[in-house]
Amino acid sequence: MPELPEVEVTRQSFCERIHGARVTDVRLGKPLRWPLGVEPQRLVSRTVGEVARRGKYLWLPLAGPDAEPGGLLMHLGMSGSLAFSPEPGAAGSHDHFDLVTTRGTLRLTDPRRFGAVVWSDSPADGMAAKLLAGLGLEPFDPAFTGAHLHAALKRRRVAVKLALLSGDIVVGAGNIYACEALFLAGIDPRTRSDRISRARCDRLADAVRETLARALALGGSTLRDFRDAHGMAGQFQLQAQVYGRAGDPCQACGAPIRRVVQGQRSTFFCPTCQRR
DNA sequence: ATGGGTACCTGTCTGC
DNA sequence: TGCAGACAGGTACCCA
Repeated sequence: MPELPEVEVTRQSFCERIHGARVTDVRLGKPLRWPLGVEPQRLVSRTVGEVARRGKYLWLPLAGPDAEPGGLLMHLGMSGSLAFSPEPGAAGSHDHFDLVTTRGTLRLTDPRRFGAVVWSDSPADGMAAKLLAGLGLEPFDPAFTGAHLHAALKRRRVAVKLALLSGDIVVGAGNIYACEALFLAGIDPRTRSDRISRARCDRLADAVRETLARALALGGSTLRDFRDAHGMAGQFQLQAQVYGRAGDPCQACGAPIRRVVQGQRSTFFCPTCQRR
C-alpha cells in the first residue's frame, strides 16, 4: 500500500500527539515479517520521542527511564496502516501490534503481514541498521539531482522503472509514483537506465520530487483502504495520470494508456507521450 | 556486482 | 452461488 507520501502523511498525523507519551503496555497479534526482537515488557515505561522517517520506514524512538537508547523500526509493507487513538477498541484479526501509551494506542493493522515492527538500540544498530543500509537518497535531499540520478543510472542496465523501484538510488517512489513520475518526465518505463541522457535525468529527478510532493500535499493515495493515523483517506489517486488507467485515453494526447509487466509488477504508461 | 526470480500472506475482483 | 485464477501500494533473499 504505502509509498513515501502515505508513510510521511501517517508520520505527520500522529508524531506530535504521541511525542512524550509513556508506554504502558504492548500487545502482539500474529507474527509480522520479523520477530519484534525484544521482550514486549521491556518497552513498558519507555518514553516516545520524535518519530522520524527514512524511505518508507518509520523510526519511533523509545528512551528508557534513565535515557537508555532504543526504538522501533516500523514498515507498513503492502497492506499496513497505523492508527493512533485514545480508545482503539478490541483488536481485530488484522491488528498485529498495539503500543499502548499514556496518550493513546498506536495500532498496526496489516492484513497481508508484509509489514514489520523491529526493536533496535538505535537506527545505526542491529536489525534496523541492516534494513536501512543501502537505501538511496531521500527524494527531497538537495543531493538528489539530475547529475546524481544520471551517474547512478549509468551504472545499471535494467529498465528505468525497475531502477527507480529498487530503492538504492532514490527512496520513496513505489509502483504508483514511479509510473506517474516517468509519465511526467515523458520517459518510457522500459528504457534501459544507462541510455537516458543527462537532460532527461534532470527532468526525471524533478518529476520524482514533484510527483511525491503533490501526493504528499493531497494526503497520499487511497486505492482501497489507506488511511492516515486519524482515519483520513488520501486524494492523489484521483489525479493519477496513468496508474491503474489501462485502456483509458491519455489526458495529454488521447492515446490509450498501456499496461505491461516489469519485474512481476504492473507498469502503466502512455505509448505516445513517453519515449525511449 | 548485477539481474532475475521467488517468497512471504490475505483480500478482492473477474470470468466461467 | 461457487470456484479458480489474477492481481494488489514492498522488499529480503537466493541463485545464475
